Amino acid sequence: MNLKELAAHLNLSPTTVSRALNGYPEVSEETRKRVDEEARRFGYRPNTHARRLATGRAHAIGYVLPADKSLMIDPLFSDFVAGATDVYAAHGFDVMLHAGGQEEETSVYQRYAQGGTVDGVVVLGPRLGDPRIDVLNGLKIPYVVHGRVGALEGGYAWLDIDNYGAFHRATKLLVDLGHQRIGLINGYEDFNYANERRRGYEKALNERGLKIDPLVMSSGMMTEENGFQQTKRILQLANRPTALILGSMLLVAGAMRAINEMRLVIGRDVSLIAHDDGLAFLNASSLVPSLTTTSSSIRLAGARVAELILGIITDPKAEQPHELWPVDLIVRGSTGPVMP
Amino acid sequence: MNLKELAAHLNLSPTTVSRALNGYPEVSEETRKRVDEEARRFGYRPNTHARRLATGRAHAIGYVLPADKSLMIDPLFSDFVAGATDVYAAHGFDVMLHAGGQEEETSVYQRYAQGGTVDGVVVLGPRLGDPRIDVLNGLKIPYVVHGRVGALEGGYAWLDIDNYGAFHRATKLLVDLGHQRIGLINGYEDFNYANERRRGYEKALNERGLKIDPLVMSSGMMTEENGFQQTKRILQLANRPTALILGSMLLVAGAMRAINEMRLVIGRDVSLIAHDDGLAFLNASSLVPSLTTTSSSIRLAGARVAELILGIITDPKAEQPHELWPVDLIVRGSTGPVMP
DNA sequence: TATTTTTACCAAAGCGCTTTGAACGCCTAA
DNA sequence: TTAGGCGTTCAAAGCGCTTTGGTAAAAATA
Repeated sequence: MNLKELAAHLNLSPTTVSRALNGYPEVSEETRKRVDEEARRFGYRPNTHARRLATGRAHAIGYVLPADKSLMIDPLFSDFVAGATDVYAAHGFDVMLHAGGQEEETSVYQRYAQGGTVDGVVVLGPRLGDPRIDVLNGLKIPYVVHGRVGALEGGYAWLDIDNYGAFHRATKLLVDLGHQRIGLINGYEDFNYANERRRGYEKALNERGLKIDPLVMSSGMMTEENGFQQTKRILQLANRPTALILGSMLLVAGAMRAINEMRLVIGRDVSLIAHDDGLAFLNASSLVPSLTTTSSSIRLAGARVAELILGIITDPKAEQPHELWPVDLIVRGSTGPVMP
Repeated sequence: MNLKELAAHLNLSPTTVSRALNGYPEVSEETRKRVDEEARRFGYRPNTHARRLATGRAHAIGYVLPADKSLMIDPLFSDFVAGATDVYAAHGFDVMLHAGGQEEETSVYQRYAQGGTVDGVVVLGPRLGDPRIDVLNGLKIPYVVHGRVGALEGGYAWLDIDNYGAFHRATKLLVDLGHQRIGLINGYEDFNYANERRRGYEKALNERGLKIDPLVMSSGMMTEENGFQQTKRILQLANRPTALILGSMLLVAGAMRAINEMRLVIGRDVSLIAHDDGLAFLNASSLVPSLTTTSSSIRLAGARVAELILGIITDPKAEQPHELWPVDLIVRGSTGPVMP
């Protein structure tokens, strides 16, 4: 059933029915009620594409996951977009997804933008000096970056968590507990978030007069295996670090495995702090010992990013949003004073 | 730039330009070349919605993740859809995503179908007697189920892996190694895949004349924590099982933690087999000892499901696809003969 | 050379909606 | 009594494409 048929059935013009359904004022209450009822009764739903063509709005937001084959598809992503779904549904927006694949990432944006497929896009996993910013600016399509692109903080809308501050505080906590040699197992540092984290970590070491030693640092994949390998490597160094900071819960399982294998005790022989995105399948507080974390819900971030992009679309002239979320440092059992 | 403008620029009618661009035969080679070139030069992209309205095809497939709040958003999903992306891109299809959220799952399908938003949907995580089948049949929209809905194997298109056979073989392997008491840590058994797995496991036990003991079985969340809890519970039973089968790699990290904590040795004191969906962040072969698994790439399944739904859309009268993929049993270091 | 077929193009209709501009009836103010 | 205003409704245009049903010109056939 389409608008015309519904209108015919109601002895009304398509104009009036359309207006009634879309809440315009120039329809009598009585008519509106009648229209609403019959529309519901027939299960009428306006054709998405007709509406989109007529209004010029796609009522859709595009999400493009990095195509980089060297990286796994991010298991955080589903949580990120899950947070956004309700926001979009409430506004009648759809989510368009393109995950990995052969196609050039930037050309996906072009398809989306120039074909009018989406009204805006969300940029995930920004790198330092990410070329997508320029591409999107050229396309003149609204977008929000989850994270930031290196030092550049203006000129584009973003929501980020305070990765720098989080790892700065985490490192300071360890130093205050007496740790002098602290390892860092980080994500790929051409991702801005990982870069920020390293800088926060280094800053804290500098402030406390501790040396930065590349030997106890690593930058790589957020996998169990890499967590295991790097933990083992670092803890086997001659001058063994007494604490480790990890960029993700995904690394933790591997790290714990390595530590167990070396017959060390977490919280005593080696303190552990990891960043926790709030994923359900890997819970920091239920580990033994429970894990000290820098915590920030990626789900909530997803929801907020959705609100931001909708805001930009609704009012393009409004001030560009820049949100830097503080990150909780939750101290649990995996951190302790250094043993004499 | 739109079709009309491009046509005007070329001194051609929109008709001809449209045909040239879409590869229809009634255009001279020379004209086609000219059109292609200019279209590229101006970066012309046909308006998605206009095309969709005119053709009546949405050129989009809908993916709806279960809204069930008790379940975490599936970290497997991104891999599943990542596999599909290339297939869709090659056919000019988009992916529409709705993940979790407040909205009734079935009502999302209604929106998608009745509004013509998508041409077909993929059903994820089917339960026993899943109501979505009826809803989708009522909506008369093409769909493919990833998995099956209980015993029902006809009347809908599906692609499934042989969960029953996989766990049957895995259990037999353990029995053949001498294990008499084998634990099962399963996913929620109202999901069909988990149900099948339990049945395969029980079948093998029955065949070998071993007792099925609910005490050494569990059905629940696929999380590290649950893996830890259940492993601990089961291995602390008076008559301790000598082997464990796990429904997911996500459970493995927890299981290994529990086993380590109990000072048992994997492959000697307790054999371990887990199902591996091929997720990059949790690699079975790199664990120590390497893990014996039932393996099936969820990414490949995602790609194939994409092909199937496109096939159905292209030719609705073709025979309904039913694909049951065999599952590899990869024997590695975590399984060994039972110790005397 | 006359006729049919083929080739290459075009005008116009239509997809299902929104929106502009106009009309109609009724009420109020002058 | 008439002009203006307001509340409701409608006809028609338009969004940007595809597709149907043509028509000329060129090529093939008789």
